[in-house]
Amino acid sequence: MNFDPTTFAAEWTKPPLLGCYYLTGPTCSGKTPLAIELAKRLDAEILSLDSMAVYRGMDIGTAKPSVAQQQMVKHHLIDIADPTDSFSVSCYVEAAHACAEDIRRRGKKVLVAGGTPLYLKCLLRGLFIGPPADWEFRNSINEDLKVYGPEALKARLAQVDPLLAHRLHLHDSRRMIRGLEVARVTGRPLSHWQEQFDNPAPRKFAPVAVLRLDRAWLHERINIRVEQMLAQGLLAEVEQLLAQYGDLGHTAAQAVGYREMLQQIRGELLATETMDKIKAHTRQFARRQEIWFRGLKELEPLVVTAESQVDDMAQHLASWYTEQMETPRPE
RNA sequence: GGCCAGGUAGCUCAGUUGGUAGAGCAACGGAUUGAAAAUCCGUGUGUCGCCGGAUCAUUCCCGGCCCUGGCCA
Repeated sequence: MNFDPTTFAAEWTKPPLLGCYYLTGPTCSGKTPLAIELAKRLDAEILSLDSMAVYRGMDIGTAKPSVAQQQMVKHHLIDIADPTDSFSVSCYVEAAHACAEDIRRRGKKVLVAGGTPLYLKCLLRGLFIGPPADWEFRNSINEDLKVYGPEALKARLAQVDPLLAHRLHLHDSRRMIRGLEVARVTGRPLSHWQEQFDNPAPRKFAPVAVLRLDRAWLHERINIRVEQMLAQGLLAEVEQLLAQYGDLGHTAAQAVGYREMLQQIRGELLATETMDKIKAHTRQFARRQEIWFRGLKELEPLVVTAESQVDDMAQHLASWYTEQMETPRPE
């Protein structure tokens, strides 16, 4: 490919998505109903921030907003891909920017709501839109890894991107391979491209609230929701997807709930074990989400308890967002 | 009631021929920029059922008790 370093940064870098309201929180924290109430008050449409709700047909396991909910407020970036497609952060970020522009053109506000932390960070801080995944290259490096071991992979990365090689753990082969991929195509180390995404945007351009729940209570909510998903027919949904698409793509197939159901169908998991596995993996996902949220200093926590009412929270947040956007802060 | 087997981490269990204990899973902490609901790294959180005895020393040996499962009445 032709690579021109002078235009590269401009073309392959997406700036932060500013001028939107943001709402996030761990899975099962009650984002969906709150976002709907908020959107009504803010005259906004909802831009879904969810790596799995993008897939058509994956409804129950992703706790996608219902048809009725989507009729109350217009939702975007839901059902935009087939489960056989391989979606990615950059697909998402590109789509989100285009979508936000479209919503604004129609005179509406944008409420970005959902719980995929990597996507959130890339909207808030900008994204290096690097070269697309080259699976042939990745597979060949993986073959080398099996033969020569992780030290050789790390040494190879260190030659083109010493900084990244130093940062990554010896066994973090995925990121090492991506580092090689980027350096190969762009001629510059991935660590070079990533430097510019560490700074939070000023809050008045992108106020973001994060729901915070007591962990034990969150676990109870997760257990209840997973039981409901199974009762609502998650297994039948997965069987339907298999009948329709043959198999799921590697991205969709790793969604919690779907992965375990696929294992059960293949006979790798006993039906009696499936529910507990889904619960555990959902808890672990929630923990990793909260670790991301702790690290993103621009997030404003909103504590949610069993007594919290959606209307009150929506009222409170709506005025908070407006206040943040209207009051310039000297920082 | 009698005879067996067992009671060790949140769960399933291993173990110490006596020197106060470990695996898997779970949990918790962290990393994270084209797979991210993924992937990678780190951490043992414990009256070894209870009471007594022998011993320099016991979770381990001895006695009693409690609990669980099985078999026999």
